Formats: sequence, C-alpha cells, structure tokens
Amino acid sequence: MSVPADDAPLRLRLLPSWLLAQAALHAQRLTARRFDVLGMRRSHFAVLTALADSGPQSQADLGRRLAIDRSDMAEATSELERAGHVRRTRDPRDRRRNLVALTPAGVFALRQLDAHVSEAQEDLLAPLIQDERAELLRLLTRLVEFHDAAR
Amino acid sequence: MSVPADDAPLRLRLLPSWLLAQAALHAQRLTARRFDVLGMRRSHFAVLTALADSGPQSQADLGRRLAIDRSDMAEATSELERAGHVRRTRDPRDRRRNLVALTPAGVFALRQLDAHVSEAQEDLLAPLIQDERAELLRLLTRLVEFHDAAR
DNA sequence: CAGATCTCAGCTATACTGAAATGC
DNA sequence: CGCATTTCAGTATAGCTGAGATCT
Repeated sequence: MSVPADDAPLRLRLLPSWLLAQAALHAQRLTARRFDVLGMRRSHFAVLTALADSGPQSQADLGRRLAIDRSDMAEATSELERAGHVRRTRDPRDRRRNLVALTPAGVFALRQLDAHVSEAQEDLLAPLIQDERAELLRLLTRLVEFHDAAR
Repeated sequence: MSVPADDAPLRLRLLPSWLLAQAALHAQRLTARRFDVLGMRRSHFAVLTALADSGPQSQADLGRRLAIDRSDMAEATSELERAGHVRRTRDPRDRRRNLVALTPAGVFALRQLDAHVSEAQEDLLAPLIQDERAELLRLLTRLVEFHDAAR
C-alpha cells in the first residue's frame, strides 16, 4: 500500500505549506462533492451564510468579509439571483451599491447546505479527537487572522 | 480596521474546511511569489525534491508520490526538461516508462528553491511559537495521511 | 476632482477527465 | 487479452487584473 503521505519526500512531508495545500485539497474534495449535488459552490455557501448572519449587505462588503474578489462576487451574486436565492436592489442611500438580501428560497437552500457541510466536516476531522480538533481550529485561526491583518 | 477573519460569519470562522482553505491560500501566496521569481511553480519544486530524495523515477511514480495528476506530471516534466533541470530517458527495462533524472542544473535550481521555500515557511508560521508549529504539523500530517489512505 | 462600486473580458494555476498510442 | 504508462485535448474552479460606467 503506497500513498503519497507515506512516500512523499521527507522535505515535503515536513513542509507546512505543502501539508496545508494537501489538507485543503482533501477538505475541498469532501465539500465540493456535496455542493455539487445541490448545484452550488463554496462561494455561494459563503455568501448565503454571511447574509443570514448579518443581513442585507453590498457586494463590496460581502467580498471583504468573505475574502472573495469583487469580480468573483459579481458572478456569484448573479448566479444566486438567477437561482432565486438572493435579491439584488440598488441601495437608495448610496446608489453605487447593490444591496444583496436573502430570499425565503435562499434561507431554505442554506439550511440544506448547512447539513451537507456539517457532514463534510465530520468526514474531514474523523482522524482527530475532540481536543485535537479544537487545537487545530485554534492554530489555523491564529494563522489566518495574522495573515489577514498583514494586508 | 476590518479584515476577513474578524468580520467573517462565525459559522465560517469555525468551519475547518473554510479555515484550511484560507490558510492554504495564504501559504500559497507566500510561496508562489518566491517560485515566480525563479520562473517555477509548486509542482516543479515537488518533482525536483522527489528526484533529489529518491533518485531517478518514472513520471507515474513521481505522480503517485507527490499526488500530482499523470496529466499535470507530463506537462511539468516537459517544462523542467525544457529548462534543463531534468533529463527524460526511456527506461530500458520497461519501455513504457520515462525515467526522469536530475541534471546538475536541476540540483542547483533546487538549492535556490529550498532557500526561498524556507523563507516562506518562516513567514507563514510567524504567529506561532515552536511548540505550536510542531503541533500544527502533527495534526495536519494526521489529517493528510488519513485521507490519502482512504483512496 | 479623487475615490468607491459594480461589471465584464480575460488571464493563470490547479485539479481533473477521456481517449489514443505504446508497451508489458 | 487486460493493464500500465505517457501524452494530448479539453473542462472546471479559484484567484486575480485591468478597464470602463456609474455614483459619492
């Protein structure tokens, strides 16, 4: 039985950036499958989640919050609108902005997505016990916050 | 000061797959810059490292070791060959196989890459102390090995 | 005027699939 | 024959850039 993690050169196996890339790839495969079934992608889930969390927002705000590019936000929002999951309206107080808001169908879709995403997390973290999961989250959060701030 | 990690919805901030994606993206930005300067990409570095570690190998073996697709391996190998960093020869004992071997220029390039990659790791892990770095490596390795095995 | 927002066209890297040619 | 290896063409996603139109 020969698998990458066993056979990869030691230099790579000990390289944080390589490990992160491999782990993220596994995570992405686990979630992508589920999003696919519902005809969605990660960015759609992120946008719906942000709207449920903080209410109607402009695309620019969503993009900043979710670290999604303005250009990709425009596309994702269009797709969500076409699917009936969000409504886009001109912000009357600043007519440059699109106010994006959840529709009832969007709320429903998000509930389905949440269930699928939770399953994927369980699959992803299967090899770790509770304390290890918490520690991994803590360390990743520390990394992400540090590098987000340094921009 | 508003940055994604502070403002992102709590559901996302606590989502392992999301955190992994964000962390891997930061890691990738840190390494990509350095590879770019040398006209290389991550797969080139991985291939050179595997060849330095275990000697001449077929593309199929390299692909399995490094979790790089056969198709992408063919392209990366061609690019490395064009740059003079590897030599491709038909394996006389199995003429389906390309034996890929490091050239002196490849050894030299790898030394440069190693230095740049090490810098990037330091930048990436800056917010963590030694014990935390070791723990992160341990947890990521556990994750990756588990999911590699489950294929 | 400078600067923010949105949109669109287009680019690159990465991961992956299908099929053909070749050889075991 | 079935199967492995390499190559090529093509697909999809993600991240990103530049430019133009619109608005503050």
